[in-house]
Amino acid sequence: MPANPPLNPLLHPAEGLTILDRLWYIIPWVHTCARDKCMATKPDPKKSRVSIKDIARAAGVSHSTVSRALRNSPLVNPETAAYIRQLAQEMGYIPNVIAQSLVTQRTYTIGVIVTSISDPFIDRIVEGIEDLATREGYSVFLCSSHADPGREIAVVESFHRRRVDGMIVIASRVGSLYTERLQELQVPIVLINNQAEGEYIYSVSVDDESGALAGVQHLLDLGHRRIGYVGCHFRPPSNRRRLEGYRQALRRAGLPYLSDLVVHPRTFSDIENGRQALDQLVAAGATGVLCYNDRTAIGLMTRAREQGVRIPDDVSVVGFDDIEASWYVSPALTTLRQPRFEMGHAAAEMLLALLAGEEVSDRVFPCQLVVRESTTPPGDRRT
Amino acid sequence: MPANPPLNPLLHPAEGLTILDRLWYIIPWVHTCARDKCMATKPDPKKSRVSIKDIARAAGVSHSTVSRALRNSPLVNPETAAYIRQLAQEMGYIPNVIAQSLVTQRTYTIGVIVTSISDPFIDRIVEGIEDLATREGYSVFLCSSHADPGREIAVVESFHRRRVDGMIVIASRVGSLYTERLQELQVPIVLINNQAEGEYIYSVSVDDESGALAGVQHLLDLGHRRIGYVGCHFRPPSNRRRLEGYRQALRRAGLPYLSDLVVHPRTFSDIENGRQALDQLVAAGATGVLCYNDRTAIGLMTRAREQGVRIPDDVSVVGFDDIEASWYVSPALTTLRQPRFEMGHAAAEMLLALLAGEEVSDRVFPCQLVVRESTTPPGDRRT
DNA sequence: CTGTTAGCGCCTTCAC
DNA sequence: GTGAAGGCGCTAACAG
Repeated sequence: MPANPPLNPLLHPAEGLTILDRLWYIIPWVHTCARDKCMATKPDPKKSRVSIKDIARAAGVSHSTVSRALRNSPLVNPETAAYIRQLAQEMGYIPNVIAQSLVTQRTYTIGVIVTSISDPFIDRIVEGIEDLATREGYSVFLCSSHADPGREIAVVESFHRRRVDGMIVIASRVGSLYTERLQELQVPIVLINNQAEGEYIYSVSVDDESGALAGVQHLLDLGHRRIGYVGCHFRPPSNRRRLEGYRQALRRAGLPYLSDLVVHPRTFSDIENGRQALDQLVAAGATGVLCYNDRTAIGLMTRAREQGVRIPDDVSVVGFDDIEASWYVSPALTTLRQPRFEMGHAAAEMLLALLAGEEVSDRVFPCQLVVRESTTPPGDRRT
Repeated sequence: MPANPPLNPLLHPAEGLTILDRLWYIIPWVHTCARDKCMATKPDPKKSRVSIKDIARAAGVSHSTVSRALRNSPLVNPETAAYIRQLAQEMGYIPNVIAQSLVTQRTYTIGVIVTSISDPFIDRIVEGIEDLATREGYSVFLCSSHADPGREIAVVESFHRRRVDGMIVIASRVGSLYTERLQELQVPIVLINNQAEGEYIYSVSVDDESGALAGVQHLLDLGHRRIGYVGCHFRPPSNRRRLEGYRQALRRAGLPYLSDLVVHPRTFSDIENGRQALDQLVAAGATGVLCYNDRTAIGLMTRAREQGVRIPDDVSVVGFDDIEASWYVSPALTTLRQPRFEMGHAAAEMLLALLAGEEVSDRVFPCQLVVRESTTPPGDRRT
């Protein structure tokens, strides 16, 4: 990691006349003459992609001059530079990033590893990463691990072969084990919501504990006294922290921790877990429930509908994440919002800072209580 | 596009002992001695990444022999090959795909352009693409265009600079205009659910018309006679086809086409469009509605809830797409399922076939009616 | 079977 | 200001 990072050529392409280039789809014939010229200059039919050398030949200069001109080097005559740039433009030259990468040793790519792209929680994070990365001239490789640690490290190696400048792993199953290997990898890795045990240096996460605490506090404020928690057994660290927030809230309120009110279904589907939790919680007399995440809450709600348990009249429900669906299910879900897009942004920011040789420190985002329709004061139906 | 494509080195890495390698996170010290050896051989502290030459030096052979051995060429003595592979393994050699790409002129990457990653419709398609691509040793670049044609072509160029082997564009806004440029680009592009006017050669799409027809037919079968349609003005081609399916169904049933029953709200949010459509449709006396997509239907349902319009008692609703949320909203949504994962798969398959120099033809997928709770026979409340 | 020689397309000293 | 030369890491003829 160089202390003084080079300019990203993808951000500062400097070919000139790019506005025209962007309009090819409106006036596709603008380049016709230029293409003919190119063909005349270089009649090889197989390899018609124009390189820096072709331009050099056409311009009657050396390829190094072309190289310089194209990257706006001050060490070249402004006039020849302009001519070269125009020529490049006309000939339809498109720089070969592969070749650039080989010599500069930077690819301006980052690898992003997710458990699943179609997870409504993750997609916004990816969007945040992609947004910042693109803006900074980086491209992102996306690969899913399907929550399999073996896959995860296989992907890391695959990214490594591609010489990505850095990686971001969402909900990593390997997590802190990267630390040991990091120096060997020589590639910075930032973790978002790490789901493996242990601490990891570069990470972005959400404040699970105070989030859960705020959720339970909300139920307490409404007057609930028998509050349940539906956990997630396959995301141990965040589940532990959310459970801790739950306990903390009860403790503060002087309420006992009742194990009947805490359930950890064993399926690997959030929705199914929610569905399975309902009956036990109702039996235990819960009037309010904090769920590990929105999908769990939604699953619980679908089951409630089938069972004739009314939400929120019979039991109030609080989710976690604030996925899009949470506000258009019926009743709309009260939840703890994770600023996912911002978290993606932050992770990308941290990675780029790392690449620029800067010091970085972990970021923990607070979550925000969003009150909707799924929570009300407890009814007196139970008597 | 070579007629006889080379083997993908990412799929056939052939370093041997990969099982051990995959276990580094369990026993991270296994490579220690090898690393020491490497260090001893090449004490340069800055550039400690081992290359093919380092291995050659360590093994006492030429780098081309190493290259051959590493790619399982039969032109090398099995014993030395084994030795070299082991050495590579021990020294922690990781092939440089960038360098490989430069010489082979293939990057084994594909670029995927989406309108938005967090669109629940799109994410499954991306998943399908990624699944097949990964399996075939390709990596995927993901970039979003935010439905902006200018962005879309900018991304195409950016991918072009990176020398992706091919691209897939979901819901393209440029569409058939690629055709003209395609020969210049020299990179195959496959379109999924093209949303620009005009025909395009390589495309994967869903049969909008018969889908919509089936949806309306379902309502007709239930006994509905006043059936509305909520369209989408910013996806003209598919909207036109779905509308055509709607008309077709009415025509077959001998029902007139009533413009009061067809509404195209002008916002750019599916959900908001659904919300805005409700009042007019109710005023027009619709008892059943086909919506452009599930989010539109869900928006319409949220508005109905607010207005006291009961679904499905007062009006039956049919969506399109079958996004995850459609089955856990209340009432669960009757919809036309698009096989999104398979469509992503098909697009990737088509692209790889193109890269292998094979002939391909368009694919159109049928959609499947999924009946849930949002549709029932019309009540007689209206009298 | 193996080593030598050329590049792939580009950037970068180093001379002129 | 500009060109010549070397090299990034690897593959692919071509000779031995």
